[in-house]
Amino acid sequence: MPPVLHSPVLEALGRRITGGELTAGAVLTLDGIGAEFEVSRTVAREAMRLLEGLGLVRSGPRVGIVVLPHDAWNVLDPRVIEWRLAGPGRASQLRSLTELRQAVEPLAAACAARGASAAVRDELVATARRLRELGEAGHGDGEEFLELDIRLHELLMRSSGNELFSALADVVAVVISGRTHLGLMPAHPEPEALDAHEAVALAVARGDGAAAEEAMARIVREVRGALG
Amino acid sequence: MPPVLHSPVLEALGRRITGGELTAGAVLTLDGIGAEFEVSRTVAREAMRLLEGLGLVRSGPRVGIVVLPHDAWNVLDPRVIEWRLAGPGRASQLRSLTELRQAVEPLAAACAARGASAAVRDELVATARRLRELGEAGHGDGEEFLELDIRLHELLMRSSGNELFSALADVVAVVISGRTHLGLMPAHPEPEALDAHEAVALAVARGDGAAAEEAMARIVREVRGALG
DNA sequence: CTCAACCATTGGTGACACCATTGATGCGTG
DNA sequence: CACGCATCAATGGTGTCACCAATGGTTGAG
Repeated sequence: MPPVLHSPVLEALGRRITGGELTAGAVLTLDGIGAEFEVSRTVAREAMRLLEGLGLVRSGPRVGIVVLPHDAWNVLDPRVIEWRLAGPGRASQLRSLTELRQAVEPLAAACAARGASAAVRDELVATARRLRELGEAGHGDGEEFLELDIRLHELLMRSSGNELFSALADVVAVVISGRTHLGLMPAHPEPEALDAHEAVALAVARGDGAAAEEAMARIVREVRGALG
Repeated sequence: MPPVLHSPVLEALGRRITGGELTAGAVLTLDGIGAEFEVSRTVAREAMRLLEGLGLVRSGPRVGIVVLPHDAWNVLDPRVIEWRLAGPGRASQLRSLTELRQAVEPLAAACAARGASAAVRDELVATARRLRELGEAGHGDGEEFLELDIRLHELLMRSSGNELFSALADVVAVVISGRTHLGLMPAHPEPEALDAHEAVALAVARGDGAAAEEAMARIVREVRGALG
């Protein structure tokens, strides 16, 4: 457990910028940050460096710390994604992320069908089965359903054999989690969705990449449709 | 112009870790870094924070700065990608990245067919045409071909209307660039590839998303095949 | 073998020197 | 009086140092 002590400053400023409270062109100063958060210039500087690394700000002598326009941001960084999902504009963010899922997850599933270990294949089928049980029992909006849903997608991404897909597993988890916590999940999921989840698990289990890809495409298409 | 780089330390350590010279579990100390690069503890700490933000290391009191295993890295960060492409293992990195392209670019092309501006549509077809000319003239491995190829893919990604795809445009540019600079491009590109590039440009120009997606899929599949 | 004291190493602070940039001041000229 | 140019001081990031607090591995004692 990281003592997560270093910088609540980073969190606060990050959310403030990604949330639009601080718009592009706004300037900060180290002293101002230090004064507001009651920290020394050193930690203000460190937080600023982190923000700079995320592409949120840029600093120069005499000019201060300038907030950058959103197209300079590292929008693929998990922290930025989380901040943006927490602030206003989370709807558009969710749409963008789902579009990314639409692109990546089917291929990841196909890869997983080739590369997954026996243990993973078993867990996938078991997870999909339990998911169906919970869904048909009307717990599609529950905590356990959520966890298993995340687990299934995470297993698929991480078994794809592609580290870039693995890295996107966190993103997918955040998206799924955000979707239910925002109350967008029905207690009784579409039977189609449950079928598709089971289909992808079974397809991966028997090594059928094409079927896995197709089933996963159905899942994400359904999700995308639910967002409007 | 970024005020030079106050931290060549970041570059050096980043490459050393991503290149495998410093393996997971290795420990560094601030004083050690400061001594090697002749900088103060403060800037060593800043560089360390950046590295921590990239998921390359983790630091704690008394334990030092510990290098993390590669599955904790922020592999989607442009800096990490660049470092890994420069070091050993660039072949596997290229494969992973191409797989990501395979997932993203077709969908991005489909989106671009819906959202691109008139100016972009024009530039796309012009670029594809010039690409064909150069390719048929045997300059498929030349600098101008490379630039136009990057330009075409970048235009498509950035016109997709999805900021996440836009952010991946840099990655695609790096991959394409790396491929030719590693001498993997033939002077006479496959006619199929030229056809596909022109097809995707024309499809986007006339707003045919499905055709654009299919043509782009052909392009990336061909690239993937060329990598073995 | 267990536990407590030790101490190395990071985390954090404040003060200081340095330097580039910028905006204002001031001088000269028409 | 107005305009332009050069000089200068204020500002704010960059880097260094010395210092103290917290912490957790190490080691030595019981």
